[in-house]
Formats: sequence, structure tokens, C-alpha cells
Amino acid sequence: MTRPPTIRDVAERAGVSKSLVSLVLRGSDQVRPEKRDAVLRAARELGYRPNAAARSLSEQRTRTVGVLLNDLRNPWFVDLLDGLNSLLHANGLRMLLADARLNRRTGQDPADPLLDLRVDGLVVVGTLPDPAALEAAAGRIPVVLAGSREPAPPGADVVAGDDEQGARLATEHLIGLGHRRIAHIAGYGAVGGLRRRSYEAAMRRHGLADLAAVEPGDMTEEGGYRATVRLLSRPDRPTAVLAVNDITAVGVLSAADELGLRVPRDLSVVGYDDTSIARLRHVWLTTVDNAGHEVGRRAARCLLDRFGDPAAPGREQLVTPALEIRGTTAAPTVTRPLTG
Amino acid sequence: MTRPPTIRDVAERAGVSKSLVSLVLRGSDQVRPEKRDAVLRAARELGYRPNAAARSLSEQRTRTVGVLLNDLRNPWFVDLLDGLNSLLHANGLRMLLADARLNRRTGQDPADPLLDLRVDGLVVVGTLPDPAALEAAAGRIPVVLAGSREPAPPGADVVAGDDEQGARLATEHLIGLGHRRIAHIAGYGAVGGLRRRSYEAAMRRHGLADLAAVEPGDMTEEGGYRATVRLLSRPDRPTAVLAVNDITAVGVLSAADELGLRVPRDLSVVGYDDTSIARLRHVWLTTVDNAGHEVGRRAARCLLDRFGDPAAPGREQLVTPALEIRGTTAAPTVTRPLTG
DNA sequence: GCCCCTCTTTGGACCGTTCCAGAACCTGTC
DNA sequence: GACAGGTTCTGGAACGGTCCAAAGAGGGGC
Repeated sequence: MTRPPTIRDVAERAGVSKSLVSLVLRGSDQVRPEKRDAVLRAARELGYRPNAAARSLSEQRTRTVGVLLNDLRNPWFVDLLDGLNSLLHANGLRMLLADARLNRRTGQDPADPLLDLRVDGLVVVGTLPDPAALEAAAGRIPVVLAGSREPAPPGADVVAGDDEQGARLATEHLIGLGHRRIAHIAGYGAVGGLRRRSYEAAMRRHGLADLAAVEPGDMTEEGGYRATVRLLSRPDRPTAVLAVNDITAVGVLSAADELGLRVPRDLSVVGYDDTSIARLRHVWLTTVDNAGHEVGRRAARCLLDRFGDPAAPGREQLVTPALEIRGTTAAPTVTRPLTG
Repeated sequence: MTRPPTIRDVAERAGVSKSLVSLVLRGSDQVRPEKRDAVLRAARELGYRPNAAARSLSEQRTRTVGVLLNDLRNPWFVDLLDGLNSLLHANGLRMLLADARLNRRTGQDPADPLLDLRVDGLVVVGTLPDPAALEAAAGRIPVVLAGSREPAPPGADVVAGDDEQGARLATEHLIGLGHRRIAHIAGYGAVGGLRRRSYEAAMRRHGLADLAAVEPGDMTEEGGYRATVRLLSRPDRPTAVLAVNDITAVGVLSAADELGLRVPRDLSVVGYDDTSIARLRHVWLTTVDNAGHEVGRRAARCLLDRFGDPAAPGREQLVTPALEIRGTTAAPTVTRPLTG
């Protein structure tokens, strides 16, 4: 009922000035121990909590970093957040999450609430909101795009997994197992393009360009399912499929199941992202681990660096992914087709 | 580089006082149209954004509701957030997410950052953080526990799915299909207890008390797997399993798979929560839809009501769940055991 | 006892808003 | 043309902190 205590209430109870309370609470060592104790005791007794709004108004900074997520339903970013948070937290910064999809309702820019709160920095995870609005933001505060490779506004940093390397690892894993007809179910956006082109390049490098087959998908399970049905109904059907992401790969598994193909005996499947779904025993998908934690850590690093030097030019950092071999890939048992 | 424009900059450019700018921006109709236009134009030209910290300091409210999530990795709450947001947003409130697990690092209470920001209300989604801290918060601001049935601090509201009804629906679905040996893999917490007891009650009501079997689990896939291995190695093994949640049910599927049992022919499986995993074609799990969206809407409703009447006693609201029948349940094909 | 110096402590300005009392300006009436 | 009453507009005081210049306290040297 009664209003929360302020720094003045604490000062009064401790018998000192509000300035001294402020000093103590900010950990100054220019304070006599007895006074410090008196202040801390008073604060404890009153249940004092600093008012973040007042503090940031006065300090001209919020010690808060806004994180814009494109879709909470797609949990691949959880590791990334974890890495991000660990470093930010160690530097006394808090993280504020906003779901771009939820906030889109308004028709306004999804970053608006965060910008109104005057966050000190912005991390955009995954696909971009309105690039124009982001560019405006990048002029005022540090902006980092994490986990995607969209074109960045000038002055923004980009940290992401190395999609080219990851797709190459996956493709060469399949080639190394002896597969030659390896199909790819593609996605959209910068990530989709990079993974597809890297797959194509790897096939070409191993003299398999003619056997490459790209089927478009929409990065959903349903899309993976449908693309697989199309792929497997071809006369020269593939013995392995590289999907643009895990969820698409799960669609591939469903289709294979339905068409009576056993995985990995009749069909090898590789996903991408190493989401929790891939780790389910029931799925146990071979996939590419995007090193989300490390991406998050580096994104935080970028932000921290940029607080120090706001004018530094935007950089792009790629984190090396790792192949995670599980149960959906094996050597092909089908006899080598004549055309191979 | 230059500092963001303030309301005074706008006032100067529009040739009016800052108070008038404030009036215009808050949509007062006590302003002459020409002045209003001048102010709006000036604001647009300067790229003015209101400073949320200053506003909330002055207004003594933040128009922000804090949402405390227990674990972003467990995405069952996404629908809930969606429902929550829709109503809050319509009432001019924004949502701030905090992950309790991420913030726990500090050893402090995970709600601290939200409370420092002086959120106007708090929604705790899922299992509780430190109950003591929550109780302190409930004294100052409206608190709603959403999606779980933990004991609430006095003055807090609780909105959740009706676990008893859901578990009964699921159990009776299995009984209706002809199953008699129905096992339950239990979980922990209030939710775990309610679902288990409701399962037991339903079995009893149908004269199947002797055939009831409860195996403890830990609400993870691994736990579901292990519990199933134990269950299926019994001489009188069940023909159906009701799992405490979807993720546990996926563990059941894995174990069945590994032991050579076909689902649903040899074993029926029901999950709980209707998470996105249950909807994967490759899983296609029969489960209980917890009506997350509706739970979220009602939680928002509670909060809004409580802004109006802070002293109202805490209420508990239950939302009726619905059975979602998919591919993992069917009539038992095994002959009825003699003891049945 | 006085002066200087360092270590503590304090009052007051400021951050960018809202809110409120009252000023200024209309308009119509007598 | 003064006045009442309404509509518009304004200055200044909050809000709860931080920051800074300067005041006060204490100690040492002469």
C-alpha cells in the first residue's frame, strides 16, 4: 500500500545525506565503514530497491541490452541467448527480450518498445525486422545481428555461424560415407542461400555436380515432408538428403517413414542447427551444431567493444560449426546406380 | 552522435511550451488543431521518441508487465504468451520477458531485474522462483501465476489448465479404447501431483485401481525413456501409457521403438500439453491441449482487473483442456490378460 | 594556535517527463 | 466595455536517482 522507499528514506533512517547513500550503494570506498554499515542496514530494514527508471534517467544509460527475437516458437536461439547472457551479465548488463512476431501486431516496428526504453544496445537474433528502422537505431546505439547473415545496416556488427563451412561439412560427411545422389532441401533468406550454394559447391568439388538436386522448402516440417515426397518419387532418387534445418529434416524423416524407407539404411538425413528436437532419442538426427553459445558470447563481446568505441566500423564474425553425427546417417546400402 | 531530441527540443521547434507538447503527444483534445499539427510535425522532423524512463518516473508507472519464464527451452508457454500479449497490448501495456534460469546465475532472485524496473505487474509462467521473494512482490504489485498450480502467495491470482480434467480425459480416452492396463509416468511439482492423482481417480472410478501403475519420471525425455523400460520389462506390462507431459511421452516412444513395440498397435501413448513436438508428423502424439492461449488471456484479464482493484483477494481460475487425438492411441490388439 | 592537506560528507543542479495551478485568450452577455 | 465562463496554453514543481563543487572534519607540521 505504502509507496516503496526511496534513497531519501534510507538516508533519513541512517542519519546521513542522500548523496552518501548513493555513494554507498554504488560501492564507493571513500566512505567510513560505520556509515557504510548504517546505510546498508537502513536499506535492508526498509527493503529498499533502487528505481531503475530514475537511475537510467540520471545516468543517461540503462545498463540494459534489448534482444529482438523473431519467433519464440523456433527455439534454436536458446543457446545463443545463454551465451549472450553470460557475458552481458558478467559486465553488469541485463537482457530484455522482445518477440518481434508478437509485437508486430501494432503495425509499428517491433524494436520500438526497446528503443523507447533507451536500451544501451540491441541484439537482433535471426531474421531482420524492418531494415529501415534498424538502420535508424544503428545510428544511435550499438546494434549486433546474431545468428543470421542478413545484410547489416552500416555500423552494425554481424556474428553468425559459418553456414558455408557447416553445409560443406555435412555434404562431405555424406560423400565420405559413400553417397553420391545427395539432395538438398533448401530454405529462404541469407542463411538458406548460403547453405544451398555451399552444398552445390561441395558437390561440384567432388565431381557430383550432375547428381546435385535442390528442392525448395519453407523451413517447416510440412515443407520438408512435401519436398521429400517429390524427391523420392523421382526415378533417380537420392540416397541422402541434406535439409536446410532440423525441422525440415524431421519432415524428411516423416516422409521416409510413410514411404516405407528406413533411415539410415535406405536414406541418410542430415539437419542443421542441432536443436533440441535433433537430440530427441526418437529423432536422433545427424546435424550441424551451429555453436549458438559461442555466437552469443561473441555478439556480447561485439556489443561491449562497441560501447568502448562507438565509431568502429561494422564487422562480420563467423563461428566455426561442428558436425554432430547421430543416428540418421550411414553408408548407402543401395547398389550404385549406373549413371553414378 | 548528438543526443536524442527531448520534448523541449520539440517545443522549441514548434514554438510552444513543453507542456503543450506533452499534451499533444498524450492525445489531449484540448489543443487547437494548428498547434497540434505544428507539434506533431516538429516531433516527426526531429525523430523524437519519448523517453520511457522519464515518463515512468513521472507517471509512477511503467505500463509494463514483467513475465518470468522458468525455462525458454521448454516451449509449451509460447501460446500462453501469445494470449497474454494480445490482451495486454490492447490495453497499452508492454511485456518484458525474463528467463528465470538465465538470471539465476547471480544467486539473486530472478524477478529482481523486473522489480527494479518497477513493472506494474508480474506474470510468473510455470514453476515458481523463490516463493518468499514472490510474496514480497505480491504485496506491492499484482502477481499472477499462469500455467502452473503452485501454492500462490496471498493476494496473487492463479490461472492454469485444469489438470485434473485433462488427465481424466486422457485416461478415459484410453479406457474407452478398451485399455485396462494403463500406466502413468508421473512428474513432480503441483502439476505432476494433480495429473497423477486424477489418473488414479479415473482408474479407480472404472474399477481399474488394481491395474494402475505409476512410474516416477523427471519430465524429461530421458526420464520417460527409462520409466518405460522399467514398465515394459514387467511381466504384466501395460498396453497404454499416459505420460505427464509431451516430452516424457517422446521418451516413451523411443523406448517402445527400441524394444520392438509398434505404436499404437502394441502400445498406446498419450502426452500432455500439445507442444509443437506433439504436432510433428514424425511424432503425431495424442495429447491434452492445455488451452495455453486462453490461459494467457485470462491471466492478462486478472492483471487488468487487479489494476482496478488491487485489494481483491486472490482467485484461482481453471481453463478446460481438450483432448487432441492423433496417431499414438488405438484400441489394444493384445488379448485381454486373465487377471483383467 | 594556525595553516594546509586529505579524507568524508553534503547540498543542489540535472536527467526528461507528467501534472497542476493559474495565466492568457476568446466569446458572448448585459 | 466590463465581466463571466470556457477553452488553450504555460511555468514550475514533482518523480528518484547521479554527479559535482564545495563544505566540514581531522591530522600533522611549524
